[in-house]
Amino acid sequence: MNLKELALKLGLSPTTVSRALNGYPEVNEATRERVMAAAKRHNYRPNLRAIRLATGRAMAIGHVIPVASKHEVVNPVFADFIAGAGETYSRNGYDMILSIVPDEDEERAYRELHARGTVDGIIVHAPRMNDPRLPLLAGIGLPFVVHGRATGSEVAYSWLDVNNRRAFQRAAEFLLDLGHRRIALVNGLEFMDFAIRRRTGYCTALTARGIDPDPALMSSDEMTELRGYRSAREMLGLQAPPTAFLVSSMISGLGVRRAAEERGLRLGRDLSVIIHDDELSYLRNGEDVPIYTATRSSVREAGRQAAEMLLDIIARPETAPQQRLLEAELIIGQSTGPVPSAAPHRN
Amino acid sequence: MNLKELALKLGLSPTTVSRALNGYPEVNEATRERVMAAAKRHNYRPNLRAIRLATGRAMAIGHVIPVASKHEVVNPVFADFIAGAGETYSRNGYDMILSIVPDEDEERAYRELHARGTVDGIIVHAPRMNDPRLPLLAGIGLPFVVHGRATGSEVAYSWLDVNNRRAFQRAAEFLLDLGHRRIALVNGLEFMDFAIRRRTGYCTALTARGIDPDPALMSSDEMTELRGYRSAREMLGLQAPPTAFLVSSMISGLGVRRAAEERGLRLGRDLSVIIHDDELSYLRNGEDVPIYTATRSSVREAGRQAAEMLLDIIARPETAPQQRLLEAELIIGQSTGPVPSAAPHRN
DNA sequence: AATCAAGTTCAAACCGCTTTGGACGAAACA
DNA sequence: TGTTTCGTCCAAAGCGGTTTGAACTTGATT
Repeated sequence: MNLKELALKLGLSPTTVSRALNGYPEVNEATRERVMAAAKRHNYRPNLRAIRLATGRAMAIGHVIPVASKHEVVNPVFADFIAGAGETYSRNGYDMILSIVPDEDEERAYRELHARGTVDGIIVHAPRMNDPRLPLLAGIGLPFVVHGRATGSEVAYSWLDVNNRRAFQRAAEFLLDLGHRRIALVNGLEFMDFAIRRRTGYCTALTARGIDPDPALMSSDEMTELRGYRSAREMLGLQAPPTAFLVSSMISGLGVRRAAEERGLRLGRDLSVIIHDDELSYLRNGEDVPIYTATRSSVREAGRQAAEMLLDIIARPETAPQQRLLEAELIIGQSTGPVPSAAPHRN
Repeated sequence: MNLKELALKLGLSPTTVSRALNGYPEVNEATRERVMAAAKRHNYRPNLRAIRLATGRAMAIGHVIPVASKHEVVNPVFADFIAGAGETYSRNGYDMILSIVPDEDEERAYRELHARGTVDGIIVHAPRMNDPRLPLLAGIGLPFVVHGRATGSEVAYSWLDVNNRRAFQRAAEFLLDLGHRRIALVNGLEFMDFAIRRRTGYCTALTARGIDPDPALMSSDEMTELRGYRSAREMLGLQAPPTAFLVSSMISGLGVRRAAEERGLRLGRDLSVIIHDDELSYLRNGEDVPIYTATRSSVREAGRQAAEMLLDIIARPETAPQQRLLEAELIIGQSTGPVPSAAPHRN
């Protein structure tokens, strides 16, 4: 059942039927209702392919997910971010198209997506410092919103980010207030923008209390359980081990806990750990009582909001770039406590 | 730069240019090369929207991800499965479109996708027993491949699955061989097909050794860290606690470990744990030495193969449904060991 | 009664490709 | 020499919608 057939059945022209269904004013209310009813009755669904060609709009948003050939980790926050964004798209009649492309083809992927008219806009994931994708996208004129920011970019662009610096600064201060002095940072890869900001926040807090950040207590690696474990094990083996950890993800945090428990250290008593909690749906940080003390910010909500921002930009292309900075909450769980005194009560 | 303009520049008709680029035989090799060269030089990219309308093919595959309103967990294996499938699509010029839809709208989503011509085929995720989606899809005539199987479905359909029953049977036998008699099962939600099969395998192995499966040692819940922890804690608190666990996912397994360590039990010595390892990229089960003994099967590889199967079905619609059963390996890690004797060397 | 404006409706062009059904010339065949 | 057969190429008709420009009523205005 297509438009022409429907029009024929109604004794109207395709023009009028199209207008009736799309809510144009120049059509009699009586006929509009007649058309609507017939459309419903015959279960008419306009062909999206035709609409796309006729209007020149793709009614689709692209998410390009680079998969590094070397360290081929699929960022686990994608799943939840995308779930959030997807809700927004569905509600607005947009499709979400996902491009999985090998790292080195990413630029070509963006160009293709635009040239072939597959998408109306793009969400840029996992921005790096001086990310080359931003000038590229600005250059080809494809609307985009960055999830995160890209330090060093000279062009203005739209982004939505968590205040990573502030979150980690507050978390470090919280640990300092508990008396910790040797605080380790188990960070993500530091060519990623968010990781840089977190380190900055961490360093700022330490420095403000007159503590020099110790390179031996800072690691930067993929945020997997295994890497978290390795980093923590190594640091706990130092002659002067840290009494607290600041960890960039829940998953790394699980690894840190494994390393701690391997040494017989109990979290919250012998060792304090604060993680960043993206509120991934399959990694809830406890239900009533949080397992970990954490800086918390829902990546799913970020997905929803980023998608809304992008759709708004597409609808009103002339407006200035938009920015939104989400604050992470600091939630207190069972994994932190005052620094253990140098085992006085054991003597 | 579109086809007409390119044709004009070449002094050819659009017909010939189109044919030259698409490899049709009725075009002189010399002119074909001329066309190819010009296309490259002018950086011509055929408009996908037009191709789609003209050919009636969407050049896109849909993945519908139901998001339950109640327990809104985004299955973490999606990310890796989709990464695998996406590679296949890219290589074949297909787009992947993701629909995030609330549980109750799933049927409508499928119908819409088909009626509006958004996709050429669908991958069905997370099949349940007697899954109503299979007859639905078969009915509307949209090609599909199921990731998993749906016990109880009377129609023939294409699927790709891991031999879950066999994997868990072997894992249980392995534990039995180590002398374990009280083996617990921490399973996924048992309206999911894979969970049913895993339980069957587990029960089969026990029964074959004359052991009656004990309902107190079987739990079925979402596969999150927290649920794994809860289940394990409860079971370890029984008057006759299990000496081994069979766990349906790595994430639940992390929870089980937490519960074990909370009781001071060391994995592989005091308590044996076998997990199922989907080889999620951010949850590597160790690098050289596996942390957990596990039944292992790459969900990413499953994604690749399922996508290939679907594209093949779309290309040759007349052929019979295809099936592929992947075997999981049983890999031996550090989390299993012989059943501890009833603490004889402590007396 | 002639003119005008508003309210409805429609025919036809268009989006950018694919594909059908020739057209045309050259080579092969009778 | 006339007829086939290839080998190449093209005009035009789709695909299924949207959108422009015009036409036709009807009632109000002069």
